[in-house]
Amino acid sequence: MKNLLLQNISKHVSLTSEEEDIIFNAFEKASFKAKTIVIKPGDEAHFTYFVLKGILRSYTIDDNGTIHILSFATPGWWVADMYSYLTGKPAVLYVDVMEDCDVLILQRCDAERLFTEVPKLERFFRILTENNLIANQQRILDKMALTAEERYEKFLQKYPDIINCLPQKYIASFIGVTPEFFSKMKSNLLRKK
Amino acid sequence: MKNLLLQNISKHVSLTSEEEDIIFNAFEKASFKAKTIVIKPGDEAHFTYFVLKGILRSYTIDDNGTIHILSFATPGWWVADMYSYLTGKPAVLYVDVMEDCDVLILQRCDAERLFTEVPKLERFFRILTENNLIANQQRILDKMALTAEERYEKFLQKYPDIINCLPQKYIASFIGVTPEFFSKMKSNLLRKK
DNA sequence: ATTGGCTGTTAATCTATATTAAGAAATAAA
DNA sequence: TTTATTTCTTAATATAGATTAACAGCCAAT
Repeated sequence: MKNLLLQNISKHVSLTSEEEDIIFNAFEKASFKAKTIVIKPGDEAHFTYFVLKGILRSYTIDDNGTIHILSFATPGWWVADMYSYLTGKPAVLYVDVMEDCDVLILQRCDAERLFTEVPKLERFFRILTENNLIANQQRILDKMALTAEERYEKFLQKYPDIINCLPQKYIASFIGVTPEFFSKMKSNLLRKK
Repeated sequence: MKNLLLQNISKHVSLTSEEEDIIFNAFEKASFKAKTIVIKPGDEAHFTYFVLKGILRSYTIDDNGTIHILSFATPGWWVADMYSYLTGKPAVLYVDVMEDCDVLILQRCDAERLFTEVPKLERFFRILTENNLIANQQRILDKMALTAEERYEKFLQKYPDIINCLPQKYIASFIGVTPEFFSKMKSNLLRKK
């Protein structure tokens, strides 16, 4: 029986069952309680998580103490401090747990070993990273070209499922406005319709 | 003698001279005059450029007609409509020529053929995309957490060379402010010091 | 039941940045 | 050189969104 990880990988490359074993064995399993900070700036976070259950988020805290959310990770998604994971330098982000979670952990050094052993996995990560890059480019342009309202509507379309299990101030942080303004904006939207 | 492209690739993977030939032959060469629009939204832009000479930029135009610059590409850099290149769908960006340029063109289908033929090239593009992703993530956070002034100072540090050969309104567009505000901001910075 | 801590709302005020406009300076074209 | 076009600056005004503050609702812990 295929687990979520292999199911996920097989969306982009097809693996033999030996390859599946090799890959799966490179991951370690872990569980964390809600509110656990699993990565913080300065950590040597040379690994990435694949989420099996629960929700995590990655974010920074600026000089005023304001949180800016970079990403949410629900089951089937990856989350890491990409900077630390890819460069081997200390982390720049926080990653914490919003709902009790189970994750699979892949160390960078194991990933690199696997890339040579199973080139199809390197292909998978290339495609994953490519898709991630496109999404991030679009987000940059959206932040420059769209109003908060328009960004919110895009968010609704893109993540309709995640909305109800998420305090709305987190959505505000993700789209880049304060919770107060977000609240006002939402009631404006309701009044309009 | 190695050209700029092979030099660039060899920063991340080492190629035999046969591999170098295979790769180099997959590219087509082209030259464009300044102001040429080489990609526009709707185009089937299933290729990427490697810049040998000159400067290009990628951008969108919003409903008000305002330009938002996503990237500049100088010699040694890549530029494409990543969305069209990677998904095979119509382009969403403009790419145009800021200074007469020579580029090498790689079609997506040739890239995919090469990835199988020369796995090291797939590795190179994986790494390239990874680095690009990190930079884009940081840019998202910078736009949310930093003031325009701070973003400008980061830009100065990151691209000190490109600044003098670039109309400053393009820098304004890249960091996400109007040229008028950018001008004011710059004179404020001077007064401070 | 009561306390305390999150979360969401509303409203007043404030600020960074946008918009509009008009002239100056620089570049390119003729 | 003169003209035209693009770029830069300055200043007045406008606005999207931030800040501050006060309160209400909700849920978990005591």
